Amino acid sequence: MTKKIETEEKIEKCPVETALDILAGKWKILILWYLRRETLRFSELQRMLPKVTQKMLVQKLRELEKDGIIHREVYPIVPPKVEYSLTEYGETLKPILKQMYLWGEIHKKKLNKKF
Amino acid sequence: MTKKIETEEKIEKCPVETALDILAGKWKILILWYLRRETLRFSELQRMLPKVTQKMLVQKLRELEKDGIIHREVYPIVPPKVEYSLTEYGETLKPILKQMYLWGEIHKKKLNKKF
DNA sequence: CTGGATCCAAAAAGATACTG
DNA sequence: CAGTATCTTTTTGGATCCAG
Repeated sequence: MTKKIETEEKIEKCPVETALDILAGKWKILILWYLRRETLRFSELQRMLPKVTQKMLVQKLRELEKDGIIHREVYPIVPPKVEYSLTEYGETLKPILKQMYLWGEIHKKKLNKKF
Repeated sequence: MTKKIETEEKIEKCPVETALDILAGKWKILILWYLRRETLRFSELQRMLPKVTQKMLVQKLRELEKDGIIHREVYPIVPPKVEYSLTEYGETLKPILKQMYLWGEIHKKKLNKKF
């Protein structure tokens, strides 16, 4: 193996960076926001995020699934039905989402003045 | 009072998106984290963010300055000295930073298990 | 309906060298 | 010290076409 963990904790990451590892990427936070309290089908997410291309949406959902943040439930029916929801682990991100919402809510007007 | 919505409603952005407009980009949140309670020189930020290239650091600092989040103070001396600090507006982002820190702190170990 | 695969363009990020 | 300038690489976006 090419694993080099000799000086393991040498590069201790800032916790903020840890969170960013999960949340970085252009659409992830918004996806999680819409999933914060309801299970949604792929097509529903698409409608809620009209500016995200199908390819990107698929890609980001896969990444979130891989990180254990969301759950992907496939119903073996025709036509296909796939539902996405937050996992228990994903739920723990809600306070971050909430703070971003609160900030955006308060500062929306200030932003609008600039554009 | 008049509830103006109607035509503007469809352009109305989700507040989370508003926050993301400011914070998106790979390094902004981390930059703000390190500036959360101290004024830092450019070189100090560079040392704290060794993985960010100089170009990106300059670029993101400029964007944050343009958005009114941070203040850039230039001292006309030799050698040059430039200090960055949060503006009052930037201070309002602290709850978001804090939540990301808290989440990262708690889930760092879970993440480490995967890498 | 929920994608996967491919091709191409544009934007963001990274690496490196240089400067007042 | 605090950046620019230039070039290369990676990521993202968009447009199809295809399949179970």
